[in-house]
Parts: sequence; structure tokens; C-alpha cells
Amino acid sequence: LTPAENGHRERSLQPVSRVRQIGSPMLTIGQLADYVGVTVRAIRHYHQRGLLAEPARDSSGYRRYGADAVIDLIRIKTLSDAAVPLARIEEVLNAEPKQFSDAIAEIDEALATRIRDLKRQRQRIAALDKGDSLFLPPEAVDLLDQLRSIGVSPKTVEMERDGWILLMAGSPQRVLKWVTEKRAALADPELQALYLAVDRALDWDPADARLEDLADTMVALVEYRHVESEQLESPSDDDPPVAALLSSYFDQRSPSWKRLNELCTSKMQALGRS
Amino acid sequence: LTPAENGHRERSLQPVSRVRQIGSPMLTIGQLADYVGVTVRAIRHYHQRGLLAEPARDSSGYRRYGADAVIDLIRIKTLSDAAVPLARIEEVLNAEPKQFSDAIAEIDEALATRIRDLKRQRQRIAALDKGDSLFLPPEAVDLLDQLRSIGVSPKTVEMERDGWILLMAGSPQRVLKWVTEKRAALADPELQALYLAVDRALDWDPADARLEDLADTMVALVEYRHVESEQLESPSDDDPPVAALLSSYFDQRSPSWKRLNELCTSKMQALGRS
DNA sequence: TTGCTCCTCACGTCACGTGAGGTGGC
DNA sequence: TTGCTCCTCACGTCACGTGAGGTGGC
Repeated sequence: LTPAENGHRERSLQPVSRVRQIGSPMLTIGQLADYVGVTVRAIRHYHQRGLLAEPARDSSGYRRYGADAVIDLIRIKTLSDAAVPLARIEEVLNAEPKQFSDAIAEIDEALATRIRDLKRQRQRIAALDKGDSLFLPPEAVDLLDQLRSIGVSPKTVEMERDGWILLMAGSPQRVLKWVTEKRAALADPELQALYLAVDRALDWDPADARLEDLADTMVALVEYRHVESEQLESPSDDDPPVAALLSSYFDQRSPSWKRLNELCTSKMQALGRS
Repeated sequence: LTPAENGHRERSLQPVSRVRQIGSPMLTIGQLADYVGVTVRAIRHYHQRGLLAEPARDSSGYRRYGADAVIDLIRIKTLSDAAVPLARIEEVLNAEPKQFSDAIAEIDEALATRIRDLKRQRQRIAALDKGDSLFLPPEAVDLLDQLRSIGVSPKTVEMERDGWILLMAGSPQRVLKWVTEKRAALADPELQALYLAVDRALDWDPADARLEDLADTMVALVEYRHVESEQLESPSDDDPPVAALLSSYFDQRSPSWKRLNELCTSKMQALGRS
């Protein structure tokens, strides 16, 4: 609600008391403003811009407006309320009837679009409380839900979420493919169990001896099940190693993950794989 | 459509090529801007305002953003798209969950109101071609339609319209009463005939002798039918003589109407009425 | 006389846009 | 080397808002 609209509403509840002047039906700037529902300053601004013609003055130097000014001003306000820039309003009002109708149709179209946008905004606003859905595409949200249902801890899910957010900023369509692949891979109970084990390990000391065993399990799974090795730790060599970026992001967040990663890499190399 | 949204849309059609940097998953300001769909300048502006925390810099002095910045920025954009002022966004994002939910509900309410307003704007825009309905309440529009159906000339209808517009700016509710009364009075065929006669007379020379006869008819009708004398020409003495203002406006528009008015006044006085 | 409206500068506001002039990685 | 992104001032824009200082009718 603009101040102008507020002012207008207040005044229309109580009888307007601006009518002091008798003897001429011409309106003062304040009367005109009240009637049309704009501010006095706005009218002066329209005069300055040349959008509304300067009316004649009375003996006191006051501007005096006729019905034509009311009509012009309502035209201006109507278009201005529809978020049409003043420069455009000037064009539209000075246009031929044909051009005028076209412009009106265009403005109406823009209004319809704006209404659709605002409805979408309401959806997003409502989702602000919820969380993930605002930052990630539905596919990634589904992946996170899947992890949660497997029993992965909230902290790890958050790390995973942040990783995908960073990756999405790079090349969305490629990352979407990976998300889909990872969702499929997670149907495997053994990979699920591994995920949970790693989840628990994230809080361990990087020197914890159990990391050795965990690394063995990981490498074995990669070896025999041909699980998406790219996604687990090894960078593909054809394209920017996005998985490596994700990995380095995790390294930074969890020292034990970093250690686990190093162990896996060395074990893989020991097995004769690059 | 804001320039920012346009930019975002363009980029999402083609793969983003901003990812040059390898080795760190931290985003540059341009990557962040592209991903979230705002301009680089907007992000810097949010930093300046203290709305978005300044991130760490890399060795080149470039800002480097993490997932948390993405999340914060999307929050800001979502609220900003909903036309929430930046000062308010700061309040809302720093609020407790309870206050936050309340604020969200309030913003959603404001959006709903805005949507309703825009729908009304579409109606008004569509009516811009038509005319009268934008400047006058339905009752007055009905009155004008009635005059048109009686056969009053467009020029006179326009004068009548302009007169009502000026009167409405004064005391709307009183004028609405008059409009209703006038509509009732115009059901009288004799008054209709008189109206048409005056209509034709408006283009005459003020010295035209036929104005005498017309004035006689008018006075006679006022005398014997007790037609709203207030509305025809004589000012009521209890309140601002609005009808007199209307009359003087007509005087200014049509010299023959002015003459007619003078004739009526003198004839009424000759008949012993004030 | 007090209160309200009117007048003309003219600076302020909000959310950025837009160069100006310069640096840094492929 | 060229092109692109990044950096920091700092002035511009759009549609008015908001005093500043003064006049004029009830």
C-alpha cells in the first residue's frame, strides 16, 4: 500500500473538507490529488516531466484544474499503478487509437505475467520454512530424502546438500545426470551400509585405526561391484574433475573423511589401478 | 522481467562456461550470481548493506563463496522478489523461528493483496479504451447512458460528464444523491423533451430570439412540476452552492447556455420567487 | 492571529545500473 | 597478446518524499 493510497482511503471514509473555494468549479491541486488518489507532489512531478499539462493559475498563483485534468490524471494513475514507467505512459497516451489499443494489450499481458510471477513467489515464500527445495532441483532434494530415509545423520546430509549446491552452480545438466545415477546406485544395500559406516566415521579422529578397515571395505566395493568410482573419489580425466571439487570440499569439512580418502587412493594404487 | 532474470534465463539455455577455476569448489561472485539469478552488482550491494556476509578472498583478492552464501543469497532473492525492502529482509532473516514464520505469513498476505490489486488494475486498464467508467462512479455512468439513450448530443453528454467529475471531487456522497434524483426526474417525458431542446440550443447564438421561448418553457416546468429547481439553476442557500459551480462551468463552455440561465433567473424573479 | 493550502527550489531515498580505471588468470 | 572476470570508487537513475522558506485566504 502506497502512502498515496492510504491517504485516499482515509479521506474517502470522512467527507472531504478541502472544498473551501466557492465561485469556480476549478479544482486546486490538493482537491485534484484527493479525488484521483495521488499525492500533490506526484502531480507536480508529472508537470515537471511534461506528462500532465500545466493548468492556468488563479489570482494567487495557484494551479486550477478542470475536468480534463482529472481525466488525464486518472489515465496516468491507472497506467502508473500497472507499473508502466512514466516515459512509456507519455508514449502510450500520445499514441494513435490503434497504437494505444496495442499498447494497452501489451501492458495487460505484462500484468498477467506479473500476477503469475507473484503467485510463484507465494509458493517459494511458503517453502522458505522448509529448506532444501529452494536451493536445489527436485531430483537433488529426492536424493537427500533418500539419504535421510536410509538413516544418514543430518550433519552428513547437510554436507551432501552443500556439496551438490556448489556443484550445481557449475554445470547443472551434468550434475543432474550424476544425481540420477547416484540415486540408482543407492538402491544397493551394501552401498547403503557403506554410506552409514562412513557417516559414523566422519566424527572420528583422523588417526583412528578403524579407518583402515573402512577404506578396505570401500575399495572392495568399488572393485567388485563397479560402483560409480567417479562419484566416490576418483576424478574422471575427460572433463573438469567436479567430483574432486566435491571431495576437496568434504576434506575441508571433515578431517577423518580426508584421511579416508587418502587411504582409499593409496590402496587403489597398490592394487595396480590408476 | 528484470535484467537479472533475463540473464539467468539466457544462461540456463546454454551450459554455463564460467567454471574455469579448478581445485576449489568455492564459487566466484559471477558464478554465484548466475546460479542464484541475481546480478553481480546486487551481490556487492548486499555486502555493502551488511545483508550478506563478506566471504573470504582468494590469493587474487577475489571473493570466494561457499554453499552457505548460496543459501543466504537465495533467501534474500526470494524475499526481494516478493517486494520486501532490504531493511525488512535483514530483520526477517535475523529473527527467531517464531518471528520468522509470522513475518513470512505477513509477507505472504501482502503478496496476496498485491495480486488482488493487480487483477483490479487489469480491469481498469481494459476499461481505459471505454472511457467514462474510469472517471465516474457507476451511478453517474448510468446517468450519462440515460442521457445518450434519450438522444442528447455527445457534446452535451461530455459537458454533463465533465460537470459531474468536477462536482464529485468536492463532496462525493452528496453528489451521488443528486445523481440518483436526477435519474428519477429524467423519467418525465416533458423534462426529457426540455433537455433535448436545451441540447440543440447550446450551439445557438446567445442573441438568438428562440432562447426566450425556451426559457419560458423551463420556468414553466419548474413552476408546475416542481422539478429539482436546485439542479436546474438556483443555488440552495444552506450549503456550498455546488449546482451554481456546475452552472458557471457550463456558462464558460456555452454562451447560449449562459444567456438561457440569465433569462430563467430574471423570469423566476419576475414571477415573485427568490 | 492561527491554521491550512499553496508556491518554488533543492537535497534525500531506495535498489541497484553504469562507466572509470586498473589487476589477474587462460 | 586478447578476452573475460574480478576489484574499488563514485556518479546516475527512477519516481517521487521531505523539509526549507515564504505567500495567501478564512
